[in-house]
Amino acid sequence: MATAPPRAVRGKVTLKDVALAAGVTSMTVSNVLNGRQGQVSADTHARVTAAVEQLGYRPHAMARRLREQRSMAIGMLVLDDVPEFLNDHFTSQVIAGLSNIAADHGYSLVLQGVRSSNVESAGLLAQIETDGVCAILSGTQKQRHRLVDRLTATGLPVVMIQERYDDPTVCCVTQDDRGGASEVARHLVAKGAKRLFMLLPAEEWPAMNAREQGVRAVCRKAGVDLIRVRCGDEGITDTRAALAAALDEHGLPDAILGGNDRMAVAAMMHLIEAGIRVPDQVRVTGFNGFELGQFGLPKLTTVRSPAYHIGQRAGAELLSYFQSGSFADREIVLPVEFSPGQTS
Amino acid sequence: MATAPPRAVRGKVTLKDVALAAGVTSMTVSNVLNGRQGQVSADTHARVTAAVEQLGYRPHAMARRLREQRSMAIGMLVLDDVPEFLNDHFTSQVIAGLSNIAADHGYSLVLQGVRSSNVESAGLLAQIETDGVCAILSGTQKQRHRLVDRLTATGLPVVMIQERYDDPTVCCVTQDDRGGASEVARHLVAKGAKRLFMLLPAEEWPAMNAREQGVRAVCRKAGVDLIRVRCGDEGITDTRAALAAALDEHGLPDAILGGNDRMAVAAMMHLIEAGIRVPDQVRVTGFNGFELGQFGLPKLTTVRSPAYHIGQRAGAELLSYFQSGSFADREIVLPVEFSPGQTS
DNA sequence: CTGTTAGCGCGTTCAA
DNA sequence: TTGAACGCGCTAACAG
Repeated sequence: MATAPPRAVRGKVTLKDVALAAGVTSMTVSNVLNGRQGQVSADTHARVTAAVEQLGYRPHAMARRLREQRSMAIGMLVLDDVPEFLNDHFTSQVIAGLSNIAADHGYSLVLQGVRSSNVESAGLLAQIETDGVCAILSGTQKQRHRLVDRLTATGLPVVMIQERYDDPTVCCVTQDDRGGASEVARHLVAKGAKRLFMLLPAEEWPAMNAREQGVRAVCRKAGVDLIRVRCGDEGITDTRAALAAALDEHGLPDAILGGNDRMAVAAMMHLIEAGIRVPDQVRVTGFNGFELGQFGLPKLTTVRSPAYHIGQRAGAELLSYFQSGSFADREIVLPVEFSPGQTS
Repeated sequence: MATAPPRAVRGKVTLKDVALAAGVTSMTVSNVLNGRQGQVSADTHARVTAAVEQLGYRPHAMARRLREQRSMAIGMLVLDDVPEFLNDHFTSQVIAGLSNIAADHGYSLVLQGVRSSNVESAGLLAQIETDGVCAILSGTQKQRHRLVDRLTATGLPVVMIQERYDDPTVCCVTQDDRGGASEVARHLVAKGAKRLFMLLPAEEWPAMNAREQGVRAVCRKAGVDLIRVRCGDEGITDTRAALAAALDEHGLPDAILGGNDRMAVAAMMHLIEAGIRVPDQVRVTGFNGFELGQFGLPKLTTVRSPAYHIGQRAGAELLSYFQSGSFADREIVLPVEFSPGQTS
């Protein structure tokens, strides 16, 4: 309320302008703004900051970055063939975590969605505009590997989410899908389940494979029967159709494990509409529950993903690389949280 | 399969390097890469592109941007006090649309979440790093206006999402919340409803106000009784508590309009558990349905948001401003889609 | 058709 | 404690 509004003069204010207004050199202004050692006298300091305020000076990021030879930016690449590539809660959470960590350390986040047909023209790959890249990929293994190759070819440090890759400039951050799935399976076995369905998408996918392995290991050890049901695109329609077929062929299992919440909810809908009681006749569990599970009725037994934390960790690893030239850890597995509901 | 892998030499390759390898000047390389008028001979063109390929040259974005005096970047600012600022499907969709439009035109998207305590240190505000900014805000009106002021003070063109603001450098893109809400209300009135509850969050919020007005206008005209129920933070717990209190005080209405899907689903859960039949005894409707509605059982009557399209349009307006110095439209209202389900 | 010159805004290096 | 040159990588303008 005290001074006049520090309105930016239209058409950029440079260091030089500030220097002129303060009666010093641009170098002095730079020193003041960056809090350099060479102590500027309290007097000039005051004059400079006043001028900065009055002129509404904002440093020109491109100039500084060119000079410093660092972009002060992290790239986030999402490979997904559907244009709405932020539909996935997991992806969104990762990005939020990454973005916040970056901002906290003065880095910008450059977000880019990329379709497999698009890869060649992706700005993050075609130009030098970030100091490192974090990527989360979907699609076939071939498509994914093709992108990772393009990524590593840039020479930038790369962090892959929910994927494994063996390369010194690639860091892999995943959640403990296998462990979480095992825990779900053990929970069901402890409840006395002898025959399980596991709902899986048609497409092979590293994290999903890990979940399957976790379940399978427990089943083998416990002598429990495990039937895998391939549910096409994971959508409601495909899942219900696949489940119906499986029920026809194999009869009612003791429990159905959804490879993710979406398939689990679809299964629950199907069972309830078929007049099968959950969890009395069949238990149902999900995976990666975000808000979703809370809307299901009754509440879905699931495993909570540390997606936001994964994003944070990915960012931290990139920052560590920027400082020291190498990742603190090349393979990071974050724990998941088993969340019992009322469906199992 | 033909040539050696074009692997980037570690530690940047500049135009000069390419020029050297091709036996020309850096200027010629620049001309080739940017397809300039001054026709380079087919011969040199070939030599240059070969050198570019072989050395794995990637242009240095910062240098080009400094020279061109344009960031070739669009900023996306999300004001939200919760760190997981991408939890909201609406926001995510807007960002996806914006990001894709930007990429299609060679622009980068710089994403930044900002908390109200944080505003001063936000990179997008403190530096010149983008050519324009798109913002989506939550929180109190005071907080939101404070941010808009900071934004316009940068002198950059600004696009606000789901907000109104009167300033020639500000473009406002909203969806037709009022119209959508009216349609829902008319639908219920046509079904014979005489008494309505409308579920609203405690916090005032422009889009939510528009929905309320849309409903109110229809009710007034039709002589229908409308009772507003304030549901705190829109969460399940608050909503159920508020609804229970309202039912106690006013008895059963003919229909309950959720200000959004979340509150609607919470209401449905409450009714079903209380043994009230939906939609036989009470109809229920939502708003802004994304995937969510599909999981509810039975399917939720709601209004679909054109969020992705809003993002695209916001980007298009910024691009238009970059080209012509002004927005094509300063106030844009995108239509919503009424989506009847089985709950009303 | 190709090379030369100059400068975008900033920060490092040295000299005053 | 402060100032003057120089260059980061790139391109607009003009010269050859």
